[in-house]
Formats: sequence, C-alpha cells, structure tokens
Amino acid sequence: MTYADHTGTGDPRRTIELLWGVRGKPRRGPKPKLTVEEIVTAAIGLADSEGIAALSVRRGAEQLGVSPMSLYTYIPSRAELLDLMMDRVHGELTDPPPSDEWRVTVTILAEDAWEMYHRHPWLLQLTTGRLPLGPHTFAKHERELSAVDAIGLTDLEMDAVVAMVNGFVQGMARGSVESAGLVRRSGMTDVEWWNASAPVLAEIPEADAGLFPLAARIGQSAGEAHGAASAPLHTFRFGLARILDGVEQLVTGEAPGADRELPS
Amino acid sequence: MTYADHTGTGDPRRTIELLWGVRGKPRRGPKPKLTVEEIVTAAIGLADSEGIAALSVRRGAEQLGVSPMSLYTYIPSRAELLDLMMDRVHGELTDPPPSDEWRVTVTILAEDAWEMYHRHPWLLQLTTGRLPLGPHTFAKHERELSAVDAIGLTDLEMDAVVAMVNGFVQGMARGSVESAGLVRRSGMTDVEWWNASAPVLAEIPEADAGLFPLAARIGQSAGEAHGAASAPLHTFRFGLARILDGVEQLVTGEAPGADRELPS
DNA sequence: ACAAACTCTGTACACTGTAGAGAGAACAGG
DNA sequence: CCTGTTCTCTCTACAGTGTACAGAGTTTGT
Repeated sequence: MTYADHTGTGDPRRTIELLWGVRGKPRRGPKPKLTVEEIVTAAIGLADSEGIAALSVRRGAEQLGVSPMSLYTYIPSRAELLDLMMDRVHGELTDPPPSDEWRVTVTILAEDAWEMYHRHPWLLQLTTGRLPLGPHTFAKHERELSAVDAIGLTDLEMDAVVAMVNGFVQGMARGSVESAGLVRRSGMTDVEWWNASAPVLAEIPEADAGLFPLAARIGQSAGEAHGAASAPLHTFRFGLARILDGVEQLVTGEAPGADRELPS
Repeated sequence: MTYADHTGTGDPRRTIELLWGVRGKPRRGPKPKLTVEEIVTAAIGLADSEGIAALSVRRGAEQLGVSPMSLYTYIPSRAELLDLMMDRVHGELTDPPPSDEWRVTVTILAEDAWEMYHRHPWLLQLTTGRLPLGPHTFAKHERELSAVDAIGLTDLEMDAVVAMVNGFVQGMARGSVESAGLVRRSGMTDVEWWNASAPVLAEIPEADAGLFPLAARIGQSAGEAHGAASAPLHTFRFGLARILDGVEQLVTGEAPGADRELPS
C-alpha cells in the first residue's frame, strides 16, 4: 500500500465538489457511461464483501464494465474515492428519537456507529486524521454535538466528550471487527486458534505459566463466561456505560478524581 | 496491500518459537549472516522513519545488505515479521512505580502506551484482533490487569476495564498519530488545510453554514482555545479521567446509570 | 464544417509479496 | 580425506498494485 488511505492531500476544491455533488458542467464530449454515485456504490459493495484490499481500481472498473483508467475521469485518485465512500456510509446514520436523557441519545448514537463499523469494516482501516468534509460526515458530527448540547458542559468539554466517545467506539469496534474478519479469513475461530497455540506455548520453558498469573486467571474466567476469548459487544456496552458515568459526574460536579494531579 | 497485516494465520508453532527466541538448532550449512533480532530492529527503524508502507521485504533486505529472498530463511512471511515487531515494541513498556492508588497506575500505563504509539505510529495500523503471543505482549497484558487487581472488581470486570482502556487509548492515539502523519506527508498543517478548505465550502450553497450550527460554534471555540483544530493530548487526558471516574463509581458502587436499561 | 472539450482505452513504469529452482557453504559420518 | 546432508542465500518469475501519458473516438458550440 504505497498510496494514501485517504485524502487530506489532494486539491481541496475538487474533493469538496465531489463530496457535495456539485458538478462543473461539461457540455461537450461523449456522454459519460457512469456517475460518481454508481462508482461509489460499486466500490462500497466490493469493500463490504471482499475487504478494502480487494478494492483496486482494476476490480472496481471491471465490476462497472469499464476500463480501469476510465474511473480517473470521474475521480482524481483512489484516495478521493475512499473519502466519498466514507461520507456516503456516514449517511446511513440517522437522527435518534428525541429523548430528554442525554445518556440515552449518546448511547444510541454510539451503538449506531458500532453497527455501521460492523457493516463496513473497511471504514476503520481508513485514515481518520482528516475526515472528509462531506454533508453526511458533517451531519454525524452535528448530531453528536447536539446530543451533549445544553446539558451543562462547556464548548470545550462538549468537543472533548464527543471526541472521546468516538475514539472509544472506534477503538473497540476495531478489535471486534478484526477478530471477526480473522475468523473469516483464517477459517479458525479465536478459540480454535488459542487451542492450537496454547500447547505450543506450554512447551516453551521460558513461557512459564506462573509468569503471568493474572492473565491466566482472567483469561480462564472470561473464556468460561463468554464461550469465547472475548465478548466485544459486552465489553463495548460496559465501557460506554462507565464513560457516561464519568461524564455524568462531570455534569453534576462530583468527579472523584478531578482534583488529582498526574505525576511527572 | 494484498497480504496480511498481521498473523493469526500461519503456523502457530513457528510463530511462537520466533517470538520467544527458541531456535531449532541448525548445525549444518553456512553461517547465517543475520539474526532475527537484527532483522526486527532494522524493520522497526524503517517503519518508524518512513512508515509501514515503506517496509517492504526488498527495502528491509537492502538495508541489511542481503538479497530480498534471504529474509525468508529467517521468517516465514512479512506477517510474522510484523508480529515480531509488535512484540518487540511492547517490550519498551515497563512496570510503573508502585502506587496504592490504582488510578495513578492505570493513568501511567495509558500514557506510556500513548507515547509508544506516537513513537511507533505503524503499530496502530497493524491488526489487533489476535495479538502476538510473545513475552512482551503478555507482560503488557499482565501489567494492565495487575493495575486493577484487588480493587474490588470481578474477574470479568477487570477484563472489561482493561479492554476498554486499551480500546480508548488506541482509538484516541490513532487520531492523534494520523493527524501528525498527515502534516508530515502533505506538508500542510490541520489549520492550513482547513483554511484552504473553508472558502471552498463557503462557495457551495448546499453547505449552508446555518445547517451545522453546533459544529461551527464548537469548532470555533476549540480552534481558538487550542490554536489548532484539535488538541489530542488534552482530549486524551480528559477522556481518560472521565473513564476512570466511571470505573471508580463502579468500584464504590455508586454508578448513576447502572440501573438504566438500554432501549431496543 | 471545424475546433474545442470531453470520455474512454491501451500501454508502460515502478512497485509489491513470495513461489521455486538452484548454487554454494558448513558440518557428520565413514 | 571424501561424500552426503542440511542449511543459507540468490536469481528469476508471476500476478498483482496505482496511475502517468498518449491517443482514439464522440459530442457540442460556433
């Protein structure tokens, strides 16, 4: 992968025009066979079913019945295509039902995003440093901010809370999604993989089981409780609830650790 | 990138033997020019300075003064090399000074990891679904568990808290690291990029500023306060503190949202 | 009719990971 | 010592990648 995973490079004007679907009107030359929308749809389909690595310009063009280089008529480079795909997928998210409990709203938004990442695992492999400045990505951000608006946070705190929840959701979803992907690609469940690995580990004297007593104990407990090495959805919901507990304390002004200084 | 970012595929025995440095003793044939350790060191150096995309087998071999295919004598594939690199880097983490406040310990561990991800940004591009079963990765996990041991959590809660903190750290570090990487690659700071994009957005009638009032207001506030579009370290510390507040409530049994049911 | 503007295609380049075959080196047993 | 085994290392080759560039063909404005 010697090319960009995403933009933030590239001509901002062209990228933004593509994202918002405003076309410089070309009124000469042959009728285009495709539209940008079709290309994005096909690309998302390919990425969903075969992974982002399978989404090559050649494969995409093949699926659309067109020569590879033809796509460059519509899109400056693969990076911009990824921007368009991300913004399109953000459009799958919708406004949550109104609620007077901000916790409920934030939870719904987080779970919606969690599900979106599972429907489109490749999203989490894209660079998120500079989000595409498209309508749906903006709408997502606005929705998230409005969920914590007027609950007693400063502007800066609102910003931080949204960023924190997003970071958490993405971090947890990545683990979940990758683990599911590995099962598919390797044909081995996590448990089978562990069962294949554990005996080998046991043969290695340096890897004395006594060295990592907690890991052994907790691993055992978690495995028995979940029937798997991990239970991502459970952990996600548990963690989100803790985070919201923490935010709630901030709102009500009872943060237990607020006065604690960090050493160093 | 048509190849695996990481293992979990591949012969577990061979991978584990490599990770723990136990060598099947070959006592015939020419003396090896290299060691696995040298290869891993060179690979990490390359990935640190030029990014994971620059770490090709050919580049690595070149740096070591050896032909590309020679590396396959030491390592079954690039995926295993990535495993080895990850475990090696996990070895940079150390035990935190003893403390009787678990919050302090967890905070130090999280900040250490945060820094590690910034030293080695490529870590966050590796698949984390199945961590390498190497000594340092185990030690990291054991350390994290022991930070929340005997503070009043069940085994399952310990597991979930560690997973949640790790997910959070990784999610936030990814944003931070990628934004820094984009600055380097594109030669444009976030602010410059935004300044180049905003006027274009303003020209687009569909992107009416009134559509996203909160995003506009908060963006403004955050920009003024931080002198940048985002302040990752600040957000990271803020979020971590909220998370630990939430965990603390769980420990002391005063979770405000614990009895709330999730709709749907 | 002509030129401009546009879409689309084929070729080409510099890359990627790694399979496979074979050359040469070091040791074990005789 | 010689010979066979086992190991390291190299070369070649293949099927991919994104996309620069040149040119062919089509539609429209004048």
